[in-house]
Amino acid sequence: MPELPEVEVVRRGLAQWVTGREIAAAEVLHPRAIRRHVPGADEFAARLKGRAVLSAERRGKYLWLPLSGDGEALMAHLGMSGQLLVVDPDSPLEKHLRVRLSFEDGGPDLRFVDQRTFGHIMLSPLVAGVPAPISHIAPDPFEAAFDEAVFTSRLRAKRTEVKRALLDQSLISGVGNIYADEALWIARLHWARPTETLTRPKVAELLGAVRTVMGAALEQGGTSFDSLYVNVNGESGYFERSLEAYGRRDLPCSRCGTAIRREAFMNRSSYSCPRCQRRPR
DNA sequence: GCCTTATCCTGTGTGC
DNA sequence: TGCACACAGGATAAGG
Repeated sequence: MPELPEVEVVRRGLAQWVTGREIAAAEVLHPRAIRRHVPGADEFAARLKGRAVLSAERRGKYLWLPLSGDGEALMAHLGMSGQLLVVDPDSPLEKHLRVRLSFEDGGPDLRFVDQRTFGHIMLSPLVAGVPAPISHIAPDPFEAAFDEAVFTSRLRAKRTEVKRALLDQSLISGVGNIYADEALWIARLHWARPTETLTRPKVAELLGAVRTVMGAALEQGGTSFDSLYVNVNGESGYFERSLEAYGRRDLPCSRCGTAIRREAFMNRSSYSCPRCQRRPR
């Protein structure tokens, strides 16, 4: 389940292995992978051919590769199970290979592999350096453009639960279910806490927790649960062993020893400590 | 206009 | 052993 740290690990790999190379051909093996690319697979492939990759960029969970030519980029979202792999062109095709890019230099392919097909890639124009379809996404908390005062005011003006706000990519991007649970555990907040009851200092503490946990995860190469998330070389990160709440149902809280609980939340799960993170009235 | 919910998808694990 | 079903969950369209 790639969130910001995992996507950043992939971005770094792409910057290292793909930047400066010219695309020879693009092959779409599953149309769903480019479902948001309205002109379709043939147009997608034709427009990529002969373009050079200029750099690798990221905002939140979105990645994009600016291309030579006319202000366009190849944009990707990994969804739940998407992988961007840099592999030898002669290596066997992966079972869930969706899109394959080969390069003029005859070096490694860039392959988009995605078991559950929630991810997608597309070509899109850049507007002020950001792909047009994600212009509504807020900066992530590691960007210089992230404005803490604006974030705080907007969060406190909401009428919702704090975890829903953390997952709202138009408020703050890059946070998913795992790091939301971890940040809430650090800040000792229950996920259902109404946003309008949070003081400015408490919001600052929560944001600090978000940055702390995602920064630590990035240092360890990201989190992996079922080998679906890997870097461009197919390797998993090590942050899973550092998780304090997520996925730890019935295991003791490292602060107080109380068993971590799992609660249903938005058709999925939320993990928290019943003692450190009291449910609001 | 804001907020919430249903939907997309497939492999894995569990219970009967 | 085989079957049915729950579960993982980000983004978005649709509904309230």
